[in-house]
Order: sequence, then C-alpha cells, then structure tokens
Amino acid sequence: MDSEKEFLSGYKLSDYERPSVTADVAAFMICTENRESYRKNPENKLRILLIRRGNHPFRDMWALPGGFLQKGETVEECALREFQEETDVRPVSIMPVGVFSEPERDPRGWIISHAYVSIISEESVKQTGMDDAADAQWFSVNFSCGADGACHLILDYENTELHAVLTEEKTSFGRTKYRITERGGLAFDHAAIIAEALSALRSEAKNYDAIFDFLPEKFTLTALQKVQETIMNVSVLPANFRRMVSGYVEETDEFVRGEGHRPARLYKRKQ
Amino acid sequence: MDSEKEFLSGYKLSDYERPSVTADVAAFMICTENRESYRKNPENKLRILLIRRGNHPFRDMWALPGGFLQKGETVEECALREFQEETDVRPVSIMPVGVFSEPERDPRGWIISHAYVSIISEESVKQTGMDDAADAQWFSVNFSCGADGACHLILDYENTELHAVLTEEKTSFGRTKYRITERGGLAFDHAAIIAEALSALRSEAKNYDAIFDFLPEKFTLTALQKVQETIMNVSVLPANFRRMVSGYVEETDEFVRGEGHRPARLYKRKQ
DNA sequence: CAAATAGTGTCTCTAAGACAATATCAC
DNA sequence: GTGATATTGTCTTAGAGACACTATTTG
Repeated sequence: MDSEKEFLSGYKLSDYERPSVTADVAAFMICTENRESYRKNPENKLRILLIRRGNHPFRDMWALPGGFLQKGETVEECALREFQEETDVRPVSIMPVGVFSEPERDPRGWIISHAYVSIISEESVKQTGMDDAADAQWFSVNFSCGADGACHLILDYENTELHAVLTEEKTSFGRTKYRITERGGLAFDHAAIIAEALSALRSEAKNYDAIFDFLPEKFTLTALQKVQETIMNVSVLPANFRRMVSGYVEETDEFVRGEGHRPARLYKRKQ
Repeated sequence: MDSEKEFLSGYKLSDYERPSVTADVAAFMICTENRESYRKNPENKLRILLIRRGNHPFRDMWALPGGFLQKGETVEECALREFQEETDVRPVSIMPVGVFSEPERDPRGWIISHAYVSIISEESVKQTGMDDAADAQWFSVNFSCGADGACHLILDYENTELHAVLTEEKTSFGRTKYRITERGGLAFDHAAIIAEALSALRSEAKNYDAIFDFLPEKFTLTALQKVQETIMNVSVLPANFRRMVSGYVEETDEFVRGEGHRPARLYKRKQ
C-alpha cells in the first residue's frame, strides 16, 4: 500500500482536460443628475460600468470588466484584481451572483465565468479619471419583465443604446434564470449576467444591506432613501422609510446647509 | 486588420494555466425515526450524504459526493451527473451555494470546487439500495454557532462521529463565511462547504421554498411542519404554521388513516 | 412670505405569535 | 372512555403603509 506522498506525486491532474476560468464584475453606481432648480434635490440614476471590447470576438461590443483567473488567487481575488486593473477603483464590497458555464457561451473556447456584483460610490468614481476613457463608460440601467416572462434590459450612454431581450425562467428553489433572446450590442452572455446581478442587487437592497456602499460615510436619510428607491424602482413615504432604517443608522452632529431649504442631519451606518 | 475567423483560430487559450474544476453536492434528506409508541408521530432527523474516500489524499475520511467537470457540460449538469453516478438517485432540485477556490484547498493541486445543495426525499432513498454501500452513508447533522463566532458541525452515523470546528466570519452584504479550525474527519474544506450549504438551506426554508422536496407528492401538514422545524431548529405552533403555509398548498380528498388518532388530510403543493 | 425639503405623530390594517377549544380516530 | 393528533377560532401585539402636521432654511 503506497504512502500518501507517493500517491500525490503520481497523481496527474493533467490527465483531465480543464476549462479556462474567468471572473466578471457587474459594478453598479448611483449617479446624481443635475438638479432642475437650485433648491430642488437631484434625481438619481442607477448605472453600470461596461468596457468596449477592442478584440475579437465581439469586437466593439460592450462587456463587463473581468479576466482570467491566475494561479495563487481565489476567484474573488481575481474579480477584485481585474476590476482594479481596468478602473483604478478598489470596490469596498463584492458579492458572488452565479456561475455561467454553458459550453458554447464563449467562441474562444471552453471558458466558465464567475459573476460578481460590486457597488461603487459616486465619490470614488469622481476621484479617478474614469470618465475620460472612451472604452469604459457608465451606462444607465433599465430592466423590466412583463407578465409573460419577456424581459428588456436597456442600457444608455449618451447616444449609445444597448437593448437586450431576455426570457425569464423559473428554476427550483424559487430561483430565476435568464436566457438571452437578443444580445443587443452586449458581448457573450453578459446580458444574462447583468440581469442576474441586478436581481441579486435588488434582493440585497430589500434588507438594507446593499444601499450604504453607494454613499459616502456620512449621508442624509433622504439620500439613502433615494438610493433605495432607485434600486428597487418603487417609492416609499419618507416617514416610513425613516422608521424602517432607524435600526441601521446612527445620528451625527453634522448637517448639510445652504441647499435652499431646511438643513438635513447627516447619519452614519451603525457598527 | 484580421477577420474574426482568423483571430479565433490564432487565439491560444493554452497560453494560460488553467485550474481543474469540480462540483460537489451537499445532499440533504429528512429521515423519520422509529416511533416510541404505535400512536405517536415519528421524530425527524436531518441527514447529509457523505462518501468515504478510498484514495489519498484524505483516505478513509468522509467527503461530499462530486467530481470533475467534463467538456460539454455545465457545472450544474456536472453536479447532477456526479451525484447520480455515485448514488443512483436523480435529485429533483439543486441550488448553487458557493465557489471554493483557495489555492491550497486541495493537496492534489489547483482545483476549484462549486458547491450545490440538493434535497432528496426519504421515499427516493428507500427505493434505491443506497444503505447497502459501506462507503456511502447518511450522517445526521448538528450545526450550531456560539455568540463568539465559534461553530460546531457534528455529523453522526452509528458509531462514527465527525466533529468539525469552524469560525464564522462576516463579509460584505451581510454574508457569512466559515473558516475551518478543525477538520474532524472531513476531507478537504468540506466542513466549510457543509456549513454554507446548511445556511443556504435554512434561508430557503424560511420562505417555504425548500421544504416540499423532502416529502412525497402528497403529505400531511404536520409532516410539512416537522420538516420545517427540523431544518430551522425551532418549533412553531401548529395553528400558526397552517395559516402561514396555507397559500402554498392545496387540499386533496385523501386522508391518512389507521394511525391511532384523528386522520390527517393529505395536501399537495400549489401549482 | 413662498418654495422646498426635513422631520414627527398617529391611525389603520395585516400578519405573526400565543393560547384555548373542539373534532376524530384506534384501541 | 383514553390517548393521541388534527383542525379551527380568536386575542394580542408588532410592524408596514398612509396621511396629516410641524419645523427650518434660502431667496
């Protein structure tokens, strides 16, 4: 009977064919639009970061930032590294949303993708010169599903509109998958990845876990509410929102002044 | 400027080193224990399927069923195939729970594992001769975490007890990871995989998505309640449980008779 | 004062939890 | 009848949603 050492040295992983492994990041930001009047609060828009592909396949189409797993790192570390390499922003939080491994999903060969959601604050985007690069843009996100299971993902940036069509499919455990009907200018199966990422983001926002990372350390409750409403695509009465988040935030002594109306108290996340 | 066809043929995925990819399945079952008296209802126990390893590394230790991803299949298909090969049971439902890709997690080399939860009904286990194999056993599951973040996973089968110790770690988005302190007879990082699988199972059971698959097509509400209580490790008042699941089930005209007490109506899952 | 947002108080309604009471069978 | 579970009814309470009201600033 051979010892463990002997066995390990004789073990050949190379006997098996192996896939390439990537991590892709759906990075979301909430962007405050220009206000109509000096005293009105700004509107919010949910945006996602896309990179224009410079190479085949899908050259000149838009894709999520990401790249190949390297030896010595975890998949999550890969996602963080690739994202940072392409954007110069280190995301504070990242969450896995799914594995995409259909054999035909990438024309280059057998490549399985691990998708992550990440949240970037508008603050940190403004600090880097990310808006300069023509091949990396923050697209505004519109995603809605009809009762028949047909979903439309519409991404806008200036005069570019990407419009993907997907079909909603219920799987076991009350989960939803998306199958692409029309790519609409998005590379690979990234339209489906974005749809799942958005669903994951929304389900996190429900219990107020995802919303704080969109904002700076100190924020007004109205700003927090706007974030929540932008993600969930619903509106809430201020009185009720305040009551519901009261357990997750704590007061500071600071206020925002000079806005043409009553100053708002700044809050911090609890813990 | 080269065409897409030219580009693809020249593209060498073999330039990158690639990991081996596996899928592992945490398959849970709920087992009815022998009743004390003829008229008492049986007790339930949550069990998980483990395989005793015949090879190094971790020879004679216990591991989750699973195996290597093959070309032409998705990771989910791999999980289903491997599970079926080892057990002769085709699970009705399967759910991803996480990716385990720490570079040192497997002494054989660079292997990343995709973990799935699956639920098996006691009915389907009894139909196969699964209990015969000495190297595949259903272990009863006990998992609890103290306030200090120290968790104990205790798996029992007859005179074998596996006792793993883990540390709970909060990550972003309100998620929890488990780091292994003591393997306690489990191979690789499978103790951590089981801990995460169990957490996933519990969070699914909360909204009554996971509990039906443990039972046959027709079941009594008391049986359904026992399943819920076994998974969540809490007890509920029957009146309240019935009210809460009333939207998920529909009556049949059948009853269970001859149990030494009032017959119980059989229900089906709605839809 | 007007415009706009910040912030509080309270009513209603629903749903979860607790508990009591009744129903029905096997022996 | 006894022992056991099945099933229903209702009281209480916590929390979500709706709405009315007050507070505070800038121009």
